[in-house]
Amino acid sequence: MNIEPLLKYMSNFITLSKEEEDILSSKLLYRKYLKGQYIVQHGDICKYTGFVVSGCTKTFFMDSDGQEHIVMFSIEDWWTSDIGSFITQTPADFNVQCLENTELIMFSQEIIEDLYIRIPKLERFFRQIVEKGLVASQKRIVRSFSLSAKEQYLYFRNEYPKIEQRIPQYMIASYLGITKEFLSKIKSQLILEQ
Amino acid sequence: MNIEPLLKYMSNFITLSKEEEDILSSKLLYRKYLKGQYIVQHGDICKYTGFVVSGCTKTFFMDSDGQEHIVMFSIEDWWTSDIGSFITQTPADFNVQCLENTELIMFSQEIIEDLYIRIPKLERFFRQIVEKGLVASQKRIVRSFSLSAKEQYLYFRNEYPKIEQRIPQYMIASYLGITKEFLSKIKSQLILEQ
DNA sequence: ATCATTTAATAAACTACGTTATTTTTCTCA
DNA sequence: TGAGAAAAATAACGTAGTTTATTAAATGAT
Repeated sequence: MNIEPLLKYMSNFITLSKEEEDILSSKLLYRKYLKGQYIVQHGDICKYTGFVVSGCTKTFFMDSDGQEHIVMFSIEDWWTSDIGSFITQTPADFNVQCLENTELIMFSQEIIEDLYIRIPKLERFFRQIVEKGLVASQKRIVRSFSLSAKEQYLYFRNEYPKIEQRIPQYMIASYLGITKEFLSKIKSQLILEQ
Repeated sequence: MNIEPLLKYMSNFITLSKEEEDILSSKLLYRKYLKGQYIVQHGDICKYTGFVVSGCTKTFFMDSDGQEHIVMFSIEDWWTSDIGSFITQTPADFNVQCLENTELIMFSQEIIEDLYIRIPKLERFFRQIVEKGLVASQKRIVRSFSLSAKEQYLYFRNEYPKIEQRIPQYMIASYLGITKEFLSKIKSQLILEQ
């Protein structure tokens, strides 16, 4: 169980003593998933939130027409879960599935509440993480308001070059909220332009 | 200065002692704004986050074509600010303007940091508030992915009937991400349907 | 290497929503 | 209460993105 990546990540936000690190480490779960496996399934109550040590996941939902919509990809140093379900302990709207073999460090809901008491600094840590998430989510809404599909694709490509290479194009189209056919058209336009 | 509405709201999340309430109350700012006044202006660093005691605000930005896009309305018992700017202390993307005369209880960025130390429970309170905000923001993204303009309007009307009555229709169109002409068309369709 | 399956490209017809322009209704405040 | 301004309705035309169908390329198991 290698929790170093998490501790390093956390050190950007708070400073933990050796004892605190030990308490934390004793409470965490380390899990490996294979490509294709589900971490969360729609309708379940999401008991864990995971920090990605390696691999890649997609978070998605099915609309009423049976169409899949990807709301987020998670790679190394990101979080993965249905955060809404995790926070409120209500059935998940989303599925989380591994796009590669994936290793996660997992916080369970029960344990996190206990950890907040034993290590109050964690409350601060998670507040800051959630703040970052909220800001990112708002910026995504702004983009969907003000950018064309082509502009959104260029933004994505620029912002997450590493993700683009690891993921099939039709999933990127789904993340952008457009059809794979139209993304294909955008790409051929971009090639003509330069 | 009437901070009762805030204390009542907070009691849904945490329990404060009388002394804690007094500390809090001594650190808050109470401000009244007139209809039309700006609380935050694009480019400013947002020093305050406000709890709405009465009135109504819109949070919006201008896109590169000079078009206004409303990202949120805030009424009684909601928060109003450019939360991204407030959290990161970077220039605001958004403007916040009063649509009615509005009374706010305001937390300044400096004071909130100090309050987290003096009243650690506040860290929990704001974590929970931000969590709620994140969940709501994600759900909005899901809606924009999976619902047509008409469906989004029906959702809005159903979810925020009080807001719809207080706000001109063209602003609701802006919030929904469609033109006022198209919202008008949707409404006349809905009338024909029943 | 080879065949099967998945993914990507292309293109024509279609639709949800935008644009522009005009008219009608509602608000505001003297 | 009435005139001017703001907001809403309506309608013709335009466009970004979808649908459906077909073909081509890439990937992966044997």
